[in-house]
Amino acid sequence: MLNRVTLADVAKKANVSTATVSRVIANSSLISKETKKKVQKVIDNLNYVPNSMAQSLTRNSSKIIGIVLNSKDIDPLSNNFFSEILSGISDYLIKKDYYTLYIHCNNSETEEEYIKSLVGSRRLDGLIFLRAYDDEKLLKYLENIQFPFSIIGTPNDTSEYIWVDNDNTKTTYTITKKLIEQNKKKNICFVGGPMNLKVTNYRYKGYVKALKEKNISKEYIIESLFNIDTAYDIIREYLRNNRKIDAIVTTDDVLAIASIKACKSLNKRNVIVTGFNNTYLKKTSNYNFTTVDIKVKELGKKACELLIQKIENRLMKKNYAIIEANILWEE
Amino acid sequence: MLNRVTLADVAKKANVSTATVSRVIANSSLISKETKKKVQKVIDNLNYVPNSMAQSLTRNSSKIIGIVLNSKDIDPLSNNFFSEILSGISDYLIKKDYYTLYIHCNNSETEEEYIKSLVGSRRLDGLIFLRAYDDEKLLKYLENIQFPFSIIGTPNDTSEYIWVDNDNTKTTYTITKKLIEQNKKKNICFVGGPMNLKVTNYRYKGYVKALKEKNISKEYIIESLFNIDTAYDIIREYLRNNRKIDAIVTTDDVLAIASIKACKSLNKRNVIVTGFNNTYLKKTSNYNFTTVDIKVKELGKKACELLIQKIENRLMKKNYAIIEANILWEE
DNA sequence: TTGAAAGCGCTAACAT
DNA sequence: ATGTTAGCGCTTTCAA
Repeated sequence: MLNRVTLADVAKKANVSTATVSRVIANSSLISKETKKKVQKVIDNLNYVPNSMAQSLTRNSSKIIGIVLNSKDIDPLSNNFFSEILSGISDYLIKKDYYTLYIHCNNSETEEEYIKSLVGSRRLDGLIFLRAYDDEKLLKYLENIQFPFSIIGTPNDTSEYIWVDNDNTKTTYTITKKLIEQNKKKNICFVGGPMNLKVTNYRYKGYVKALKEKNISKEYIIESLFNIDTAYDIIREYLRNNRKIDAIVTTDDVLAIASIKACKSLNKRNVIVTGFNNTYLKKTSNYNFTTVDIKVKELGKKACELLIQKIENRLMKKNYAIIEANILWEE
Repeated sequence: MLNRVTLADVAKKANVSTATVSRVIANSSLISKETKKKVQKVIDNLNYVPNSMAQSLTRNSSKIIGIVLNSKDIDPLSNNFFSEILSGISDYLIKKDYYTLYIHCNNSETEEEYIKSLVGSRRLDGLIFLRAYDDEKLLKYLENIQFPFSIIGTPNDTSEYIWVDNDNTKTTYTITKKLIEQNKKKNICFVGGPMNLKVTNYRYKGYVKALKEKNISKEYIIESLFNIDTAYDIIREYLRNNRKIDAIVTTDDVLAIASIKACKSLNKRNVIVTGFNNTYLKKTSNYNFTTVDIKVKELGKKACELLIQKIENRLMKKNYAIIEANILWEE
């Protein structure tokens, strides 16, 4: 391979010491303008690029951030989220001169060990966990050895870790409230994804809060998988048995689309359906309905920002961030 | 941070030289069983993990492979491809003890320089380019400095570079031929994505080949964006003006779905439509049609395999691989 | 402002 | 089979 130019080569050619060259590439202030210029010229001429491995070794920092994905993040349903967040993260890291290491270990049994050894090997300066990461043991371990990481999602222990999320309860609350106040709906159905997902629960809470506030006691609740056919069947059946329902608040566009289709098939014309996540599915469908832009890129960016502040010891008291979601009202 | 154990610490505690410890972690053969066991015990006790930066420096290899994505790969349409290929690549690399660096530079003007400096910094052992990468200058540069890389897609210069792709022409040929032979179709329309995409052209060629072979002279060709609404409008209009069309071969499921919808709206019942790429969109739709599993994971895996062979100087004469696509026949 | 030199943690050639 | 030692390419302390 070409280009085996080292710092020593530059030093020799420029008639200075290696320390001086090092100072030039580090943009040190204790160096004269002329020397700097002279050395820079040689660097350019020789096409010198510092060996990052040597730098990492002496600086004890790799400038690499690992993004930990679990299989849920990779399934087709999350694709949109997945690629957007990765690109949000990467965009920010590039600007800050960091690199993005993609970490996905198929085998969840070995994942913990894999990450531990990765951290132990000093290959990484920090980690970002996607979604509320469920391996509490690993998080505790990292916290214990004081290895910097941030979480996208709300962790169980919100005070200890660095994390970034939307206020999902608030968003669903706002949507539900509007259905009641402005659209005069009274029989509102909540269609959520699996209840073992935290995010489903947060969104459910917002729905409940709005009902409570407006003294509506009747709750209609459907739990479904994020599969359009399954959702359609469940919702349709439910609607057949609960004819009074006049609005449907869902936790994802795929559920909203299933709901709309179910309503159509039952000839229920005046049911208002709302979605969530502003997905590609919605964009490619012909249906118009209220949905929520959860600002995926922002989530990724902020998670990086806090993490890097932590790494560089600039983190202030506040170790979390709430990203304001944007409700895209329809009608 | 805890765990600052070094190889020297292990050596001291085990009463051996650093070389011996190094041999143990490298699993060298010239070491006795007992010493190995003894040293391993100390390693486990002290929880020693080798410093990868020091290793990289001495071995002159980072064990990191960079995956270069361009914006096309990241847009929502390609999500499925994108996340699948990334996971296919990562799965394979993990097994081979390599790491996956995600490289996406939003700014295409600086991308070339970014990658050059990345390569110059010795941070990477190799690169994988997604889709036929169009920066020929960069590829030439890398080839010139003998930096290992592989391409997913068919490059202009198929003999020089390492690459992996499906035989798209063959697949469309097979599909079109079957429509003619078995389904007795004679007026077959080709609906392709943008013609500036190589893949569109390859697939088009297969369509043409089948027609030629069967002495069908009439070609019907539609070029469309991968947007379901746009495609629908274009296709519907075209079908209205070409009423004889009795089959539609497309280059993507989104075009197939648009075609099916267009046929429905025109009450054309007997038109057979085929898709491509076996996308999430198809899986979540209720339409049944022939599509093609292009074996995305296989593509990623093979690209890694060839690349690593190259890196480790084990590459034989054949520098490319054709991954057999799987046509998922419907009916 | 600059240079000399020690050292980061490891590998590998050479010696035993 | 094991140890000694000279690097790998850089940063940084200390001295000038």
